[in-house]
Formats: sequence, C-alpha cells, structure tokens
Amino acid sequence: MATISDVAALAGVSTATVSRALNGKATVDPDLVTRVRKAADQLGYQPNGPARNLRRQEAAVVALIISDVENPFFTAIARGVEDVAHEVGYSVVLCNSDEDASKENRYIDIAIQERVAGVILSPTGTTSSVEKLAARGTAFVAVDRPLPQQDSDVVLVDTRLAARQATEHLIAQGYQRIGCITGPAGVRTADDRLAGYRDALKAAKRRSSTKLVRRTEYKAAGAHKAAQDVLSQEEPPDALLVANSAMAVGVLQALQEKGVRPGLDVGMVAFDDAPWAALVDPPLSVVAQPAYEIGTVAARLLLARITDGSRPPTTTTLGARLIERGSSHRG
Amino acid sequence: MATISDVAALAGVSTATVSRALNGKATVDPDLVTRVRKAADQLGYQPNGPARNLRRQEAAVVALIISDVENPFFTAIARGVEDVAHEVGYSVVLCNSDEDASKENRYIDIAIQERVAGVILSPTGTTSSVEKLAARGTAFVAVDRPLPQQDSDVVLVDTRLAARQATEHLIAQGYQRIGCITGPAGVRTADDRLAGYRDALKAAKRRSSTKLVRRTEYKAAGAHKAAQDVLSQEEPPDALLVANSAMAVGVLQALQEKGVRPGLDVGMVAFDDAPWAALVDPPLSVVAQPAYEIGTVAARLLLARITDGSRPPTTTTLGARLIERGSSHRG
DNA sequence: CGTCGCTGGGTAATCCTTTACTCGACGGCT
DNA sequence: AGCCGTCGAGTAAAGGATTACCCAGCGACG
Repeated sequence: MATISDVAALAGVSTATVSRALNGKATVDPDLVTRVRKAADQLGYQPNGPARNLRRQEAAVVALIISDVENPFFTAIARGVEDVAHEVGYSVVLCNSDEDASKENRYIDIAIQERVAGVILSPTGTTSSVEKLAARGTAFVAVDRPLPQQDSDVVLVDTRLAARQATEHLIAQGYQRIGCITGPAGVRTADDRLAGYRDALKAAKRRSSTKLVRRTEYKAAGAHKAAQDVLSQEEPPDALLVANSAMAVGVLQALQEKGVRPGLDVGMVAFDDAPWAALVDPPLSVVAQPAYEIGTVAARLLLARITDGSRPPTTTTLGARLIERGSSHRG
Repeated sequence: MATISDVAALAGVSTATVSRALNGKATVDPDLVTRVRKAADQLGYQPNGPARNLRRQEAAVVALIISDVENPFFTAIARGVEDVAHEVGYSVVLCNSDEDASKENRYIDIAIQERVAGVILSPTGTTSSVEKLAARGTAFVAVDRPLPQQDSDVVLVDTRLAARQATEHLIAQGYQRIGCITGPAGVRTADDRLAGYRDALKAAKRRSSTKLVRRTEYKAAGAHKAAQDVLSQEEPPDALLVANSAMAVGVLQALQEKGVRPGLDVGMVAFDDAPWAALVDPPLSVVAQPAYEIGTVAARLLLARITDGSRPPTTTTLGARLIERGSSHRG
C-alpha cells in the first residue's frame, strides 16, 4: 500500500510537503499542491489512519454508545448526531451496549484506546465506566439519562412531566384504574416515568397501588408478560401508561390476545411516536420525544467540549409532546 | 496517559515483556505476568490503539456499512454481525450510508484508512467504491444485494422468489388487479421484488400493467405518495405488494386516508415482518426475511475471509417466509 | 567437566505521519 | 551594496506498541 514517501518520491518533494499539501496548509506553492495531488491520485494513496492518529493523539471520530440499535428512539438520536458531526468532518461510530454495563464498559475502553475525540452515550447506570472517560479527559456527553454523580453535559427529556401529563390525560378521559408498565428499576427514564405517573395520581387524589404497576425489560416480550399479568388480576386496570414503543407492541399483543379493545376497554398511552402508532386500531396515543433533536444538541455540546474541555457542564432538558389519538378516548 | 514504558518501569521489566505479558504470550514467567498486570492496573494503563494498529497493520474492527439505521431490517442484521464478531474479539462499528453512494464511498475510505480487518456492506449499487476494497485486499462481504461484477462473498435473500410467492398468494385469494410499490430502479432488491411480482403475473397469464407499479424511495413518505397516486387512478389496483416495512407504513396511511380497508377493499402483502405488523387492523401479511441470520452468516464469512484471503468467493442465498395474515384475505 | 540447546527476556528496529526546527533564497530597505 | 525579514520547503524527531533478533543462563548429555 502506498505511503506518503512514495507520493513524495513521485512528486519529487519531501514527505513534509506532501503532508502539508494534502492537509490543505496555506504555506505550500499551488504548483506543488497540484503535483502532489496528482501523484497521490496516481498511486491511489490513502493516508494511514493509525499513524496519523498516533501522531495527532486523537482520531476525528466520535463514538455513540446506545443501549439498543433496534429501538427507533435511539436510532433517531444517532441520525441527529451524525448529521451534526459530519458537517464538521467527524465520523460517527455506533456501538450497541444492549443495556449491559459490561458491554458499555468494553466500548468505553475501546473508545479510550482508539483515542476518539469524544463519546456520546446513554449510560446504563453504573457510573464507574464513565469515570474513566473523565479521568482520561476524553470529552463526553450523556443523553437520555443523567449520570449519578459525574457532572458533565447531559441532554434529557422531561420524561417525568410527560408521564404526568399523559396520566392526567387518561384521568381526564375518565379512566378509573390506571396502570403503568415501565422499564427496570434503576434505569432512570423508567423510574422517572413511574414517578410522573404517581405524581399525576397523587395530584388527582387517587391512591396508587403497586398492583397496577409492572416493571420489566424495555422490550416487547417483557411487556407482553407484564400486561398479561396485570390484566388477569381480580381488579384489572382500565388504562395503561406504557414506557416505550417496543413495550407498546407487547402490550397491544396481550390486549389482542385477551380480546380487550384498546381505548374502549382499556385506555392506553405509550412513550415514543413510532411510525406505526397511528396505524393500529384505534390509533395509539403517544408521548413523542424529540429524539433527533437530542442527537443534534448532544453532538453540538460534544463538539464544544472537544474544543474547550473546561466549559462548565450544562444540562439541557427538552420537552416531550403528548399526541392524543384514539387509544386514550372512551367510546 | 500511561504508556507501556511506564508500566515496564513500574514492574521492573522491559517493554517487550509487558507487551508479551498483556497479550497473553506463553513465553512469559507467570510471576512476571502478575507483576505486570498489577503495575498496569495501578497505572490504569490502556494500550494506545493507534500505535498498536500502526504496528500490527490492522485493527480488530469490522465495519458494517448499511443503508439505513432506522430500518429494522438492517438493525437486525447489525445484531447478527455483532453477536458473531464479539465472540472472536472483534468490535463492530456501524456506518450509515443512507443509500447514498458518496456517503458509502466516504465510509469505505475511512475503513481503508483506519485499516479495519474487514467490511460488511449493503452496496448502494455503484461498484467503484467497492473495488477499492478489493484493490487494497481488505476482506469484505456484501449483504442483501449482490455486487455488479465484483466476485466476493455475498449473502442474499431469494427476494424474487419471495415476491413471486407473495403475489401468487394474492392471486390465489382472488384479487384481480394487483399492484406493486417497490424501491428505486437500480437498487437490486427493488428490481428483484418487481421481477418476482411480474413472474407471478406471467405464470398466471395476467397482463402486467405499468399503471399498477410505482417506484420510489424505500421510505414511508415516498410510498405514501405512490399509494395515493396509484389508488386514485381510473382503475385502481385491488391489491398491493409493498417492498419493505417503512413503505408499508406509508401505504397503510394512504389507505386509511382514503377510507379503504386493507384486506377487504385492497389486499396487501409487505416485505419485512416488523414487530407491529400483527397489530394493525387487519393484521398485515408479510414476507419475513431472515435478517439476523444474514448478519451472522455474513460475519462468519467475513471472518473466514480475513483469515484466508484466497478462499473462493461464495454466494449464500437464504429463503424468506410468507406469513399470511388478515390483510391478504378477502372478507 | 565442557559444550550444546533451549528458554525467557532485553534491545532496538519498525510501522507512517505530522510538525518543530532549520536553512536557503529572494525582495526590500537603508 | 549589504543586511534583514519573510516565505517556502526540507530534515529529522516524536508518537507508543509489537516483534525480530540476540544474549545470558541453566540443564543435560557426552
């Protein structure tokens, strides 16, 4: 594979000049630049990334560590990050932590080893792995969930408020026994959604019962079981707040199997405005989170931090929007 | 940041020994290994990836270049690739080409520059960028779509046959004017699905009319317009074959807006068994593609090619499965 | 007892770029 | 005319890990 010295030899200049020419430094004679360009093309020269990164002590790459590639919420974030990063010449690599602290940890190690310029991640909760980034001085920003103690840039959604509003909406629609199916304890967004749900019940002077709450993995299968379980009790809920769209799939499936009609028999609001939400019957009421915007904001914060590591940490909280559709309207 | 010589100094050995110890070479005294390990821990030593890759001339990374992170079909592939790659210590980085040849090209350049061990990609069609990989001797395998001339490992789905079977199913159900909404011309899967559709019509001695066919981006928006358009003709189709799940969303939306009931008024089969397919009313008949398996097979082929670059190229064709649900049954 | 072979570990070359430093040449100013 | 400043380009060091090569020491065997 051609190296910079091959190019230098062919163009009849020194490697330093080749480097300067190809990197667009101003101090090179235009004639030489074209000569170097031509030589590089002719040889099919591709700079050696590792060598460059070794010398530069940093790669023009940002790592995005998300907890589930199959979750549209996170892929929308990814798109936001990409769009911003590409504008300024950074590449984005996606890593899938699967909500697993050890995988997250592994990816963080890799990010450090490869000397990426920055990391954006949705932390699984264990603070330890993130501390490494802080210790190395690698720029990072957390999305979707705050970090326990680390003070760094964070981009959040006011999910507690959104959950509260969604629950209040269900109350206003006349549902009496409202249940909640949310993610695992310890996952901040899951906790917050539950808290918002309870806020609403309390404000409405309703007693909240643990019998109406189920916690499970943020996946369809878990939610399916949870819904079956919560609905087959003595006094089942007549409405459900569901914490993400994958779970909504499981819940709707369970309702279908039980022959219970969403909206009429059981009201429902789910988080995340999946593309299919309006297509089910009745259309699903949802809490739409600004996922793409989370990505763009996070990327901009990261870039700012890369250029100035001493910026004071900021917390950005974006709002979510309740979209009322048929599944939360009686009759 | 601690380097290997810091570790060597602290452990009282040479850098060579540290390297050997940390990389698990057999020729190191166990005592020294533990001493080195302890020193490395104490310093929080993380090997410098670029330096290592520079020396090794290769990074233990495989790049996965897909055309749409937001398409569940591709994310399922990603998961398959990851699961296999991780088993043998490779990391996977995801790149989003957006069905755009120039982005694909850019990511391929990056992959070459960073000296990744191999590349898995769903080619956008232009062969040129892939030739670079071949020229460099970087291992790669194509998924979902074959490469025009390059002979390399390929993992495909027999999508033409699947489209034919889906269409035959619609014919058998008594639909008379069957239409097809597929992806852009030139995208192999889109062409194949159309070809399979025509195969079925021809076998049934039906005349196929271009009036019933629409081609557009593989996205909801395009399909939405296409469906509106095809349905508002003089003689609209009474059934549709739709080429992927994002498009299905757009089509269902259009049907809804027109007040046309899927199944009863217009039969429908779509590619990709999205999690929500069974939840719409009526449940959507689909062609389920073995996406996860595509990923695992591709990853295994890639690993084989990384270890032995001279293997003869193979083509693996996986079958798809028609899942009949309500949307393709009259009455 | 001497020598050979083997093993474990150190020395130093190597991977390829970037860039600080240096040097020569040229133009302008006194 | 001589000197200085500037600009462009070359030389060589640095970045950190891996590994080919070499050497010391020890056991075994003749």
